[in-house]
Amino acid sequence: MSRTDEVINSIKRMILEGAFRPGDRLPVEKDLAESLGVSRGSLREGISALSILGVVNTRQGDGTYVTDLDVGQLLAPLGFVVDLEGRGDARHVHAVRRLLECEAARLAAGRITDSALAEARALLDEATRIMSQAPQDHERIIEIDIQFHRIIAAHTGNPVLVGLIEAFAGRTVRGRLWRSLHEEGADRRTHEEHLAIWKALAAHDPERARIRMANHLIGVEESLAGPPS
Amino acid sequence: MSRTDEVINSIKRMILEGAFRPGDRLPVEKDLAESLGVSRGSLREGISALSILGVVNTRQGDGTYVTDLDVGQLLAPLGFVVDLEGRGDARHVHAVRRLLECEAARLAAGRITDSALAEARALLDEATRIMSQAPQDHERIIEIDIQFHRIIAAHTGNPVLVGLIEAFAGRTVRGRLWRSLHEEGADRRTHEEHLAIWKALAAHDPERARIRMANHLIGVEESLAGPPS
DNA sequence: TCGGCGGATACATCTGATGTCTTCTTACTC
DNA sequence: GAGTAAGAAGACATCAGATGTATCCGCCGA
Repeated sequence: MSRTDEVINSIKRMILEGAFRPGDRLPVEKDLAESLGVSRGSLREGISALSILGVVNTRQGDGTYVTDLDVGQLLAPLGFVVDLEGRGDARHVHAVRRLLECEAARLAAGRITDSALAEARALLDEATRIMSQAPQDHERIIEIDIQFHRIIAAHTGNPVLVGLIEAFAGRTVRGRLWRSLHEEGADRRTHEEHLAIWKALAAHDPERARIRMANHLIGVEESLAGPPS
Repeated sequence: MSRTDEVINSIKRMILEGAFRPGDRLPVEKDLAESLGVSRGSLREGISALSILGVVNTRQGDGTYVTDLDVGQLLAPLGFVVDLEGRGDARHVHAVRRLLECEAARLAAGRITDSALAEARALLDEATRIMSQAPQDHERIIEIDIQFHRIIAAHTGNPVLVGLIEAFAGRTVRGRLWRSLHEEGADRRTHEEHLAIWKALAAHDPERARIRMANHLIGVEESLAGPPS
């Protein structure tokens, strides 16, 4: 195992064992390198990797800190995997996304708050307005779509699920998806499906919310796969 | 954005755009550093991070190669997140694991091959033998458990799902889980649940397989949470 | 034809120096 | 006495060069 790997595993282990807690500041490079028995260069390679993974966060002139180890942040590197896998055939990625989001809808139906429902409703109403205008702000429509799904995920009560959904239905994926289905009526159909999901959530009906979400995502997948034969 | 981040994003982009393909060898450090306008040290920090993420693979004396970008390998860093999240309250992690594995069982029921069924059966038979012996080889029981679930995942036909399951139900999680539930009859009950799953798979009955798997994992979760109140 | 031996190449690691940013202290001004 | 700005100190960022070590490959002899 390389020195760099040793650095990474040592720091990971120390975090897992509680030697470093979220928000803690790591020893300065010189000291940490010395205590691990490696040069500053090797230490920096390890720190760099941990920084990419979202485990630590370095600030020039200040120091290196353990992040709050938020699941969403730690799952962010997944985005690259999703992008990579979704380059050609995105079916597998979308199958997983559908699984995750359907469960999210089911869970959210039982826990979503009135204020979150109102917030989601406001988004959908804004989409209604935009679609009645002549030059449609498509980017804003995409943004509303992301926000709507994000509100649902946020009310599942499961942060791990939230992180995964964010990675699997994040900006890159969604953007590419939407731009690829500029077909006639896609915006309007999607909007109506969102309304159906909202109604199920407002009724706090888990099974109905799950089915509405499944129907919505299957529609998206079919648009992606091409016109039905 | 730091030089290191630039290096990482540049290489990621080149891979996404197809400039580097799986198995390709990257230019030597000196040349690549020069073409990206950074020093060798900064380049190495970036390469190191990509190596941790499973995107590239460096071999001393030879060169740096793009990996085959296998989903399982790219999802491996997730293991740390799962470990971290599962330290205290593992409920959320297990809820996601249950979701993933239930879907895997459902999918596998329709696609699993006879040889895979035979392989799974052989594992279960071995477990039967072990449990009838006096000094039970508990480690082997754990190993069989992992293999059994892995066979199911492998026959979903969805590599992304396989990778996620591997991360969420991998060695570390399972090991800790099993060692924590040394309660009376846990081995035997788990074994019988495995048999029920196997029967549903052999019957190629998706819904039954899903339910059997759900039942199995709920049992595991309850053992973990402590005796039912 | 086969096998061992170097040489060339490439990554691994270390060391030291310099640049740049943040923070804290300190002194000055009002 | 309070507020502010300059400066000093500390810490990461980056670079450059040198040395160590593993791998590959061609050469040469048996």
